[in-house]
Amino acid sequence: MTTSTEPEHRALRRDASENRRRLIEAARLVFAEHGMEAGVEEVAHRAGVGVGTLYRRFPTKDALIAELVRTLLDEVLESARQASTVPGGDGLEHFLFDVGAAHAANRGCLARLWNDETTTTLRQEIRTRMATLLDDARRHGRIRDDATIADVDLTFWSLRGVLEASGHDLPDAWRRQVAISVAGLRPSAEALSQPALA
Amino acid sequence: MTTSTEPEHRALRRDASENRRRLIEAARLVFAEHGMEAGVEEVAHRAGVGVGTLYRRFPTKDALIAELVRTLLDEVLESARQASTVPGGDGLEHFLFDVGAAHAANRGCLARLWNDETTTTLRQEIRTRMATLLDDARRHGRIRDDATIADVDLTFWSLRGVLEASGHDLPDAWRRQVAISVAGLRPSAEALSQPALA
DNA sequence: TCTCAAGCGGAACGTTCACTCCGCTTGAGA
DNA sequence: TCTCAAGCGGAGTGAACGTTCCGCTTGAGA
Repeated sequence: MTTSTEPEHRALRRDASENRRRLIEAARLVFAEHGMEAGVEEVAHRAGVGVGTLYRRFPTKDALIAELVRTLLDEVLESARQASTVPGGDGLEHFLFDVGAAHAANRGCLARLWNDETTTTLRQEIRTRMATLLDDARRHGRIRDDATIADVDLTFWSLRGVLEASGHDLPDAWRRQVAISVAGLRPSAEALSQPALA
Repeated sequence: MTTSTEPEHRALRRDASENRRRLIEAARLVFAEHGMEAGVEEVAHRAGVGVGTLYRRFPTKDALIAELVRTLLDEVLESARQASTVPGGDGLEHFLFDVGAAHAANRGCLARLWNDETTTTLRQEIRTRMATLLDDARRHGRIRDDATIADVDLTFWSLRGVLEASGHDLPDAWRRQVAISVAGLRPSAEALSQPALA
């Protein structure tokens, strides 16, 4: 499921690969807490290593963030796969809540999620599966006819805003947001005053 | 409506106050285009002045951003006032679309909107009026009974995410987002799987 | 056990960027 | 018109931060 960024010329020494794992986890926590403007020194310190070690594994701070993005997108893709086994056209709803949970645990790198150049094919695969989930929901009458994949994008983007603004005070705010979006996209909801996006 | 940051010990010279106006407008445009990480030099250049002039009017870059925030909050408050004259319990919906438009024109400073320390009383007044709009909508059966002011916050926050992610390609994405949120909060929408926030 | 490629820490470096300083300019009151 | 407080531009300053470098350490294969 996880594709490593590291070329596989040679396996890492045991301590080195453990440090790599720690660095990624530390980056996830530090960026979630202080945003991506947190310094690399804090990430290294939280991982219990020096900055030199960080830079031995990741050529730039950007590459470290890209690894976080890749990990999150992997999770999203896996959620999409699992959602496609949900019966009754409810896969999309399950998917959106799963994505919300994944976003909440990785709120530090959300700003990079949808314009990262190194994960285009991964994102493409996610979109394909999203389209399938959307079709399934529509066929079962669980979502309005004019809903498009752009509305799923909107839900993702709105999640980012809610997660970055609500902070640690309201850890469940994103759930309510997803629930409102889902309710607004049901066929039973009133007609939308704004047309679907291209 | 607009409260100046400048102490009124002495009126500004005509050219100086014109430059001040230009600086604010330039900051709005530059930050909307490149985000708040854009340099002060670019703001000054766009305004047609040097950085020294910028710093004569605003003690720090932060103070300049705070001025943008204040301006936007002033707009929001004015929208809330106008919305309270809308009949039939539809003031809240009007308000949300107005706020969306104001956010769209000021997307550069949205990250600061809700944790700026210098505008607490202004925000408090907005919240009071939001509560009134919410009550009115509820009395007219235009919004679900369990909706709270926290749901209005969610709509604001989601707007930020949509505006920062959709960029200039999809200038109307925020309208669709507001429409979905409104539809999800109608009494006719299905019951929400997630309870209202505290 | 021995060897050494690989790994490590953290001081030092270079760049970026917010902010200051100062000599020149100018609007406006007398 | 004259004066000068106020305003102006932009080179210069200092701090923060991403990145590099190098001498020391260590896991693992022989």
